[in-house]
Amino acid sequence: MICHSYNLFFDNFSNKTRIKIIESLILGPKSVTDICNMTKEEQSKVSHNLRNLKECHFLDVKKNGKQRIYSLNKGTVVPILKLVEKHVHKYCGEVCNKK
Amino acid sequence: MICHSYNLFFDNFSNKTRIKIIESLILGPKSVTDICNMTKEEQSKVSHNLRNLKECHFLDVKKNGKQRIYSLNKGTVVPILKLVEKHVHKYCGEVCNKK
DNA sequence: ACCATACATGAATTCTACATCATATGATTT
DNA sequence: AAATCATATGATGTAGAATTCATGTATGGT
Repeated sequence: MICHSYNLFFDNFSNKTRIKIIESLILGPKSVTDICNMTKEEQSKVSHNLRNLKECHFLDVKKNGKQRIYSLNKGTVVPILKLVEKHVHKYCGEVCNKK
Repeated sequence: MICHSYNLFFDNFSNKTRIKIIESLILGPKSVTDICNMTKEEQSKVSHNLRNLKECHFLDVKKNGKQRIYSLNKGTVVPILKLVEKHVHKYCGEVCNKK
C-alpha cells in the first residue's frame, strides 16, 4: 500500500535548483555561501530551497559561527538517485540533453 | 555527477494522481477503464497522466482490441518507492496524514 | 556601539503543471 | 457504414510552486 503523501518527498527531487543543491553536497558538507557559489544560484533562492530539503530530512544543518553548514542525508538520497540513474541508462539513452 | 534532467523522472512521483495510478498497477496490468475505476479518477485525467509515466518508461503498454493494457515497470518503480517508504518511517513519523 | 557578513523570512510576482472540457482517433459491433 | 466503446489529444484557465525583491535576525569584528 502506497502512502499518498509520498509526493511531498519526491517534490524535492523534481526541481532543478534542488537537484543542483543536492549535487553540490554530495562531495561533502557546505555553507550556504559555498552552495551558492557552486550552483551559481542566488542566496535567497538557495535558502528557500534548502528549507524544503531540510523539512523532509534530506538535509541536516549545524551552526558554525555565522555560517550554517548543510550536509546531505546520504543514506536516503544517494540510493534513490542511483536507482533513477540506473533507470535512465537502461531505458532512456541520452535524455539528459532535454530541456 | 548528477544529471540535471533527473527532475523529469521524479516529476512522475510528485503527483497524487500518478501515485494512485502506480498503486493501482502494482497488483497487475490493467486497462485504462480499470485504472479509472480503481482510482476514481476521470478518463481524460488518467490518460494524460499515463502518458507522462510512459514517456519515462515507468509504464509499458500493450494493445488488446480497443483496450490498452498498462503495466508497471516494477524493476525500477517498486525499489524507488520502497526507499522513500523506509525514509518516511525512519525520519518522518506519521507525515502521511498531511494535506 | 557600529558595521559587515552570513543566512533566513515574508510578500509580491511570475511561472508551470494540472485538471478540465471539448473533440479526435481507432477498434468493434450491428 | 453507422453507432458505440475505449482511449488519446489539444486548448485553456487556474491553483500552487518557484523566483525575486526587500527586509529581518544573528554573529563576529573593529
